[in-house]
Amino acid sequence: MLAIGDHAQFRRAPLFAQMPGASIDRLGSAAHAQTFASKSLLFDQGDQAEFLYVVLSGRVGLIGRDQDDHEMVVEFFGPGDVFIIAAVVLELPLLMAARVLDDSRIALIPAANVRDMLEADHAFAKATVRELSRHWRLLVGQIKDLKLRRAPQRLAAHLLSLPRSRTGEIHLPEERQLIAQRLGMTPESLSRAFADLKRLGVTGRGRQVVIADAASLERYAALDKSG
Amino acid sequence: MLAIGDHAQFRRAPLFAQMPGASIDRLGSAAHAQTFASKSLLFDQGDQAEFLYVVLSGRVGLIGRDQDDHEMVVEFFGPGDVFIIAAVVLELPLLMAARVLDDSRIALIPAANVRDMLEADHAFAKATVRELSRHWRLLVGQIKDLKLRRAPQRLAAHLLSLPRSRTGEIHLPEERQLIAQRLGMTPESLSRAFADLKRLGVTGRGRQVVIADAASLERYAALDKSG
DNA sequence: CGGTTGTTTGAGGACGTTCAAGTACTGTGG
DNA sequence: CCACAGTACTTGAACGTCCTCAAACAACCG
Repeated sequence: MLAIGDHAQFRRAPLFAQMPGASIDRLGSAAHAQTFASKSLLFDQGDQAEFLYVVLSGRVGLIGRDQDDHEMVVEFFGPGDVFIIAAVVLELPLLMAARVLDDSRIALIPAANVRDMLEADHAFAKATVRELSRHWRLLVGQIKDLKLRRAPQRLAAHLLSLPRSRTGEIHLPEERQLIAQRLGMTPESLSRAFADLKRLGVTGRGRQVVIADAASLERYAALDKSG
Repeated sequence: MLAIGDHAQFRRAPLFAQMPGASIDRLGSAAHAQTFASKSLLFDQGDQAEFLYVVLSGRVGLIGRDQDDHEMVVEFFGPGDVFIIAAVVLELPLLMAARVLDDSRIALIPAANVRDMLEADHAFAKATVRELSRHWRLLVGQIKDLKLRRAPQRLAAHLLSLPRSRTGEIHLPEERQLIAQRLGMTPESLSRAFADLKRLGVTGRGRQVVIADAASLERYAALDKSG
């Protein structure tokens, strides 16, 4: 069951943006919300997808692991984000594990209910198409990044993708080491990448970062007009 | 218009696998097929998505380009594959260009028809969800690859993903330099990666490759059980 | 054939990793 | 509120992987 406070967050998920309230509530009534401590594992690579997850508050990362337990972050999710639709739809084993990064409240919708909804509810199917499409583009962007940009450029692009105040202040939503994993580099390389960007006006420490000259950062990160 | 011979190929696309014939034909009647010469550009990065593309025969690659015209392949498509659904659905500029790699016959469905179908036809929406889900997993696999495996391991994994005869013979569907772009390395590095894999029983030249010992290749490529 | 394109090989160097140490933060209990 | 432990972050040195550049070689096509 979703608690009173959960409903508002649940309905706010972009996935549901263009869905009628009745459809959302039908999914919501099948869901139950739970609070997870930071660092807990929601599921592991290779597991069957039992639920569709909706982040109500906090932060979660999808992580891939190699045979020697090196972990890399594929993507971060925050409030309103829905994840592992693909595995739920296809009933296939999960390609990644999910780790809770901050104490988080998360709604779990049983996979069977999601698949039933998809069968029965055209609005939900359309919403899912849009959600998967948005995701597809994020992943493609990341692949282009990994193949075409070097480490400091990836960092620059990543910083520019975060919300910042008029004065250029950014609050990094994750620890630097996790950002390193997301960007496909080691924490040491990230540290050196930050050092590189100092000459382009990127300063700050810990999770606080200031971008003094966004224009020159953009020029530096430049992949192309459609990066 | 689709020519007589095109129809059979068109209907065979996995995207349409679980769709009623009437729905497929409705899309087909909006489509027109065209033959493209190898190396022609179907569209460019940054363009608006005007069509949904269905490969009837031949081969196409989606490519990302950086500011200095370095090109990398994000994914290959062959007969039955459908591409750039995401940009068509979201009406956003394309993140990549598409280059025809062999002389190819391709069906083009106007984007507006696709969006209309998505609105009106639940079966098509469901099929699109499945297609995007499959794609999503391919891209995630590639990201894990790029972040967790080194060049020769990526090649090993790629070779294992290709269809091979009982005797271990593989016909590479693309030139080696294109495979290099897909795997995120230079042609030189691919060549050296092939040289590395010789000790694991990978031989052959040009597009013909023989895998003598698939088991040891798998061990070498190993990411994890769910790679 | 001869030109063009694709692939391999070698040498050198850049980028990023690893390993190791040191510094700065964070949170907890006294 | 401070001391401390634990964790995160930075820095340095050495190394490895992969890239660049250059040239030779092989395959393909007209």
